Amino acid sequence: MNLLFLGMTNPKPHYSIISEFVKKQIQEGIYPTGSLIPSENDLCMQFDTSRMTVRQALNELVKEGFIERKHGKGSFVKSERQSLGLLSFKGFSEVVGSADHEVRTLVVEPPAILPWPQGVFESISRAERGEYFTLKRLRCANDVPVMLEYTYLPIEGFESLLSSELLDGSLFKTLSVKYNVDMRNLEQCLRAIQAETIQSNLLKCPLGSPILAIERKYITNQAGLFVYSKLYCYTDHYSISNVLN
Amino acid sequence: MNLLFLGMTNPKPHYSIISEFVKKQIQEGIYPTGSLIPSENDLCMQFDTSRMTVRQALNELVKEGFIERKHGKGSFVKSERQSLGLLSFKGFSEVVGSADHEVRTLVVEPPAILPWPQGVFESISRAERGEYFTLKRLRCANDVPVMLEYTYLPIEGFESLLSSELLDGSLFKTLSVKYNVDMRNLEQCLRAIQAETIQSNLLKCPLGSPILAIERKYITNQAGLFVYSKLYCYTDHYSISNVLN
DNA sequence: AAATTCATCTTGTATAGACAAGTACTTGTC
DNA sequence: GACAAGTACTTGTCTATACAAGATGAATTT
Repeated sequence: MNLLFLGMTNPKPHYSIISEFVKKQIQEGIYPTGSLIPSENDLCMQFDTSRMTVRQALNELVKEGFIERKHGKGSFVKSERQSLGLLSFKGFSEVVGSADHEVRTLVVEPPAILPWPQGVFESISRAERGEYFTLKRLRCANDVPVMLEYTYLPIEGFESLLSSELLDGSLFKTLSVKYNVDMRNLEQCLRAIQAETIQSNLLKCPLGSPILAIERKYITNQAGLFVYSKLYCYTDHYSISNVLN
Repeated sequence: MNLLFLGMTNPKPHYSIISEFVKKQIQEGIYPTGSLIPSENDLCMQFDTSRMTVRQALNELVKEGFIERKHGKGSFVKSERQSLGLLSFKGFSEVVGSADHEVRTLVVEPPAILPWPQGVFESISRAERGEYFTLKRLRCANDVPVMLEYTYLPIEGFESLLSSELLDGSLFKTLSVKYNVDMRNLEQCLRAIQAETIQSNLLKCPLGSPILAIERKYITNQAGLFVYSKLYCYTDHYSISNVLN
């Protein structure tokens, strides 16, 4: 039997250890975007295991969107890890293939710990309470405000988030790298509503104009831990696009 | 070497043959929802192949959402095959766990072959032309109109669709079972707009009220074949919910 | 110089076994 | 009857190997 896994306090299967090992290296930038990761045989030798086990590990990473495999060439780090339910903006005047607009994120209020916002998530969840790490941000395309985003994460276990900056300004990346919390899937509710004062002010749209309201509940890989988002989008200048698999 | 696959005109790998065989049986109702499909060893014997090959076949079906596996028990047909980007309705007055509302689909106009609707899919595609199998349907929850749905499928190769009914009234199910066309993923664009006359009439909402407009482009397993949908949703009484993975 | 062949790398498919672990039922004991 | 042990089934993990097939570059031939 092989000795590499013996010393670990880990009851996890080998393929899982290998896939997490490689995943961590990708997240740390040791294998940058587009680069080649070690071949199956390399990993077999490195972990003293069989090829089927390594293949199972790599197939996990394919499922999670970290790598893609090319027959005869190797396994490559995916160019852009598609985050779950990622929304992007699409301008109406754009020609297909034109240069991307610049997306900028403004922090409306500094991150804070606040009680659960009663009444905001009427469609998705009614049973939450306690204190939440709260982000209020405004996303702009070419300096035009498009999306107002409120994000809520239960503070329990994440108290240290307030004391340091988010990695690349992304809460989800920080959760994944620092806390091993990954988003598994999400439930969302869509509505078209009329902009109220607060949305109309921040999105710079007329009061009462139709805006898109999205409530999201992210289910994580940690049982009982959910992240909530409420999004308001003004879609007259940029529509909201995404891809489902 | 085994003889079961030899006579076939099929250059496909064994696991793919097995998974399609089982998939077909599920679609035909031979293994109904929730039932147990044959064990890995059964399938090994039936196809005279090794267990790893059968496992690969079954894992494909897991990925596609047809079955789920339970350690120590067996593989079961999934209760409800989650179709890609499926939208459901959520009433505001409902208590969690209450009985579902009844969803009914009305055909606004009988299926017809029409030219590509210029200007409808401004956000997603501008380059289509030719004739399309066109469906215009209205989805109601508890007899309240919620979603107006236009669906477009290039008629080439699907001429026979007009001459027979859709399976369970579903275009996608018909495409999957009769034509082996499956939806791989989809791109969609969301906007909040004001209801115009036609939408306000059909959705029974005031002219100018905010409605949700969704443009969808479904990418299929057949290269170059796309299905398009345009959806208008009146979300004052029922919001639109879905799940992303 | 151009084309072909060859060697060698990669991932993809497949075999034939082994043991672990979860589940369900039977059997035996108290 | 209640409980424990055994057993027979399931899927999960893993080994060691083999050949197929795509990609790539070097060596050979034309």
